Amino acid sequence: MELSERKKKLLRAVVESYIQTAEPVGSKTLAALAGLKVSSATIRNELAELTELGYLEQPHTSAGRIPSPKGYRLYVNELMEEQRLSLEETKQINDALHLKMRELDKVIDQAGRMVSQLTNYPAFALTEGARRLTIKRFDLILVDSASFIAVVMTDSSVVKNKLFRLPADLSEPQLQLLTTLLNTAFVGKTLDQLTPELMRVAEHAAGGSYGLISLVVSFAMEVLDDLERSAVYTAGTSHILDHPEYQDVGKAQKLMSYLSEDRSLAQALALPALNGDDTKILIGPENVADELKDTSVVLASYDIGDGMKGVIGVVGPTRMDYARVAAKLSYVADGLSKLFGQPELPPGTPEKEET
Amino acid sequence: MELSERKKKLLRAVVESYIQTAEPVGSKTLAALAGLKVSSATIRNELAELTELGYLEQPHTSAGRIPSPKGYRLYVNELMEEQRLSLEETKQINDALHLKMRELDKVIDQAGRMVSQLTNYPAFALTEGARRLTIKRFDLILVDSASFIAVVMTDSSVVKNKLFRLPADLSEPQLQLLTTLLNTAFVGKTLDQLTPELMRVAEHAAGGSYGLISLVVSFAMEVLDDLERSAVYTAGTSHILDHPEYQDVGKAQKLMSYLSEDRSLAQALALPALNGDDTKILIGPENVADELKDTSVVLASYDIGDGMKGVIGVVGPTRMDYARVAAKLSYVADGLSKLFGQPELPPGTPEKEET
DNA sequence: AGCTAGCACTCAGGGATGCAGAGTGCTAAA
DNA sequence: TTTAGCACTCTGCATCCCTGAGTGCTAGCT
Repeated sequence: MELSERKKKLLRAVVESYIQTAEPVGSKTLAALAGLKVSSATIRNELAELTELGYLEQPHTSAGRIPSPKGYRLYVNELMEEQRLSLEETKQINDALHLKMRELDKVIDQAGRMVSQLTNYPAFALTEGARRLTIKRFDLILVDSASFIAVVMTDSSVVKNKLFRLPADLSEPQLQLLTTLLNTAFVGKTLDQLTPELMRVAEHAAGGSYGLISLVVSFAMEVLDDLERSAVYTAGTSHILDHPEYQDVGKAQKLMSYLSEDRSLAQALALPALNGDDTKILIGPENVADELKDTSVVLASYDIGDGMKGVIGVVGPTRMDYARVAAKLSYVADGLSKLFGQPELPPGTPEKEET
Repeated sequence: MELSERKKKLLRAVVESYIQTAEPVGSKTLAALAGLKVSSATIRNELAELTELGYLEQPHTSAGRIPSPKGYRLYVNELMEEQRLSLEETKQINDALHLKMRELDKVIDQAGRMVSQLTNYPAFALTEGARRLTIKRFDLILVDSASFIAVVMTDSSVVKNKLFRLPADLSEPQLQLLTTLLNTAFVGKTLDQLTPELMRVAEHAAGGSYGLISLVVSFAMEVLDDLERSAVYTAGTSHILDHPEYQDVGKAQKLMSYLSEDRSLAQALALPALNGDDTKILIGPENVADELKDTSVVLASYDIGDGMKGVIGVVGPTRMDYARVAAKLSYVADGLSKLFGQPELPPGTPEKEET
């Protein structure tokens, strides 16, 4: 059954007022607020019906109404106006994306922080567990006679390095030899192709090199392992204290500690995000995880390349400013997709227009 | 004036009980607790004197006593027994130090997180603003015809990289040329020696290379700038909610947001840590920053090499388990110093004994 | 038929009151 | 110098009451 126009208008007014004030909304307030030219009595009748239908709730008999999850859902689906970001806001996001995003593997983390700062809610960012990666290249750089840095690059263009210090001396030619050896024997192999045998053979070919091959290859294996694992980054968890629904420290602490447990968060949120294409909103009990049953989550997915996706999102009370958050989040997600997919333009070149 | 043995014993019992329970301690409890064979009445007299002398405080007339900052100070200076870490604990710390510490510039951050997890208090780690750094080496690695990765290494052996995508094609020989050019023209220069003129000259020598030189050098400059700045990392701020003194959300929030403002934290804490050699404890009002006036801070400094130092520390209520925290913190700081100073041993080599 | 005014009713929140329990300070005796 | 005893103080908690906000319903109005 469709709701009457007036009911919709009313529901919208309730949601928006409650989002702002966190106080139950009464009929009198609504009479003034929603542009309806009817008395509070009429509104009371309508409210009673909306309550009956499950769109609104009453904390207690003599309080105003607050939206139920079902009410929020209707609001989000039909009533909410998409918010446009101001020029200033888009500029802020663009700048942050381009300035701060340097090392490829830090982008996700940074993006999470940014979103949290932007929305004043806790935020998280996660990547799908990646496909099988391989090492694309090794470089060994001599630092001084007793130490060198190994730089490995994966076929996904992530570069990682580690400093090794040795109990013995090492020369440039030796290092050259090792580098060639590494690059011929281990490039293009996935994690489980890097077997101990292979390492032993290479080690042998290298002659007396203090087990350096194994050292460097183990490092490479760690890197691959790390990157293939799906990673979760959370940021700004302390923002939940900003909201009156978490005045109760116990509640706040529960949510906070849940948010810092990366595993469960990833599990709970990766699934819903994968099928939905654009922004997705999960309201209260729509969340699978018990700990999130009275919070809402806004998700947006972005493309990492290789046909893979990541998810970036925000957690907050059900009384969340969905319009604002969704707008910012999807803008950031878009930005990320572009960042991963588009060439970086040399400075001075004019920015491309939106396609 | 020296306190009598009995008074000291009593003070110590008060501090330790209060640290555990967070409740004011009464004379009766103390009679049972402290091994003194006197009645509660006697203890009351002693407590009254200790209060008069400023070592104890009374929240209200009919409550037990809690230690004043002065009381904690005496406790920390004279009464506290140094706590020894269990074998298990040292092992845990060693493992974490060796496993997790990979990229040099992440060590500090990781150490902070570790300490927070270890102590269940918020922790932070910071480095002195570094001396003037220079670039030691550039590497450009071709990814595909339209993109490459620039790897720069500083003379402090930190390696950073960035992916560049180009609007035009690029060949291996071109990249070689650029690399050589970069390495001859910009290596060994400090940040302010990397002038626009220098870049223009090099750019010219490179011929039509789309301003790539400037791109890479700007990146290098960013890296230098970042590293020379003193950095602050905080971790585990949510732990403050664990403690009853922060049941009041307002208080908790204030402290949390202060802790996430990196600048002020660094300023407030760098100074006291620099002169003290080993562990340093700041109790309540001993802190300079107003926001920390009713918290305590435990600091330990570590050597980064180059004669430079860093500080790692923990923040908590004045009712903090100083003995435990100080022990762990100084163990971690020691570990860090070693990590920065000692050669990494190949696996299989037996660990060196302590010197 | 829908709207509105009016009124009785409900309930949370806040201040006042009273009580129990913990702990003190003091006095007088050992 | 220590101890037992007692009067006193103060918090925390429960109870009570009152106010104000907001409702639901009825009866009259358009």
